[in-house]
Amino acid sequence: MLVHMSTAVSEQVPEAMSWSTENCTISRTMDILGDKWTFHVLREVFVGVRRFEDIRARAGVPRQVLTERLAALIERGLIRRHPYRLPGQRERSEYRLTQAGLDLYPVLVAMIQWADQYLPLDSGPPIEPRHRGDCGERVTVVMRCEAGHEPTPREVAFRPGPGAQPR
Amino acid sequence: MLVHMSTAVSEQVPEAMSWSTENCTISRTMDILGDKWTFHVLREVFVGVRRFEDIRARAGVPRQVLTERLAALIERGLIRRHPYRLPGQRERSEYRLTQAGLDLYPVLVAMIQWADQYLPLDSGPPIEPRHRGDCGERVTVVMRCEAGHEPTPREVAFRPGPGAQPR
DNA sequence: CAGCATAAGTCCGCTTGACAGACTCAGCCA
DNA sequence: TGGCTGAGTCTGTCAAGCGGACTTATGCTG
Repeated sequence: MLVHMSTAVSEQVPEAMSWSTENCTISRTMDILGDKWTFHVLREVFVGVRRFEDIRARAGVPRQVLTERLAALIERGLIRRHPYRLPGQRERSEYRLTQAGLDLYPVLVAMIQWADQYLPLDSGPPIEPRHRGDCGERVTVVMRCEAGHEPTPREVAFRPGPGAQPR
Repeated sequence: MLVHMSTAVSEQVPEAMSWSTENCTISRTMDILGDKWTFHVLREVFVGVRRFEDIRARAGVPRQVLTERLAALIERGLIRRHPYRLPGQRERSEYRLTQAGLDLYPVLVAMIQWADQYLPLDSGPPIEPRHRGDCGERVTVVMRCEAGHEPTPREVAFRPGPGAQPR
C-alpha cells in the first residue's frame, strides 16, 4: 500500500524506499529522451519535417546541438538516415522514424492530451492527433488494465516488478 | 496527407512546414517537463517518496537543482507542499502531486511501456503500473479515436488544429 | 572553365547551468 | 550547553549550450 492511502497521523516509510533506483525504467528512458531539444527534434520528425535545415529552422535548435542529437537518436535506434535528392542538387540525408521511434506515439499523444487540459490556448489546440484515412477522428490515450478496466490516475500505482533490486 | 505516404521519387513539402512552431504544444510541455531532473523528481513523488532528503538521495539530484526544480513544479501546479511532523522533530514540508500532476500518469505509463519493449532488462521490468486494490492487474496505455478504433502508430497522424498559426 | 548557390555541417569565444563539497539555519533533545 | 537532523544556501570549477562566422561538397549558370 502506498502512503497515499495512509490516514494515520504518524507517517509510514513508502514501499519504494526499499528499492534501488539503479536500473529505473524512467531513468533509462530519460537518458535517451531527457532533454528539451531531443523532444523538439522528434516532434519535427513526427510531423514530417525530416531535413537538417528545416528541423533546425523550425525548432530553433543550435546547429551543433542538432548534429549531436540526431547522431544520438540514430545510435539509439529511434531514427535512421535516408538519402534523398532534390532535382538539380546533390544527394543529401533526411531523418525518418524507425519502428522504435514510431512507437513513441502514445508518449507524445499523452503529453499533448495533458497539455491541452492544463496549458490550453484561447485559440484551441495547435496540433491534434487523428486517426488517418477515412475515420479522421481525434485520438487520445487511455489507461487500461489486463482485466479490461480503465482506471483513473488515482486508481493506478507503480509497484516493483520482477527486475526490482533491493537497496 | 503526410509525406510518409508519398511513394513518388520527387519529394513534397510536408504540410507541417506551413504551420508555425510558436505555440507548439510539445514545446510548452517541454518548458515544464523537458529536463532529466524534473522527470526523476516526478518519478520519486509518483512512487510515494516525498521528502527533500529522500528524493535527493534516491534520485541523485544535486541539492541546488532539487530546490530549483521543486519550486518550478510547485509554481507550475504539478505538486504542492504539505507540512508534516515526525515525533520529536520540528515541522517540515513534503511534496505531493496535485490533480494536474496525477494526470501525468498516462505519460509515465506510456514511457515505461515503450522502455519495457525497447530497453528491456534481463531480469524483467523493475517497476510496473498496476490497477490498485482487488484487481491488481498490469496497466498499459492504448490509443483510441473518438469513433472507438484503436489505431496503431502508423495509423495516427498529427494534424493542425484550430489553434494552429500559419507562418 | 569561373563563379555562385545551397544543405549540412564545423569552429570559436562567451555565457549559463550543473556539479561536489562545505557551510548555515531552525528547532528539538540529552 | 552542545549536538543532531532535515532542508536548504554558498562557492569555485567545469561542461554544455549558444549565436555567429567559417567550411565543404556538389550541381548549376554564364
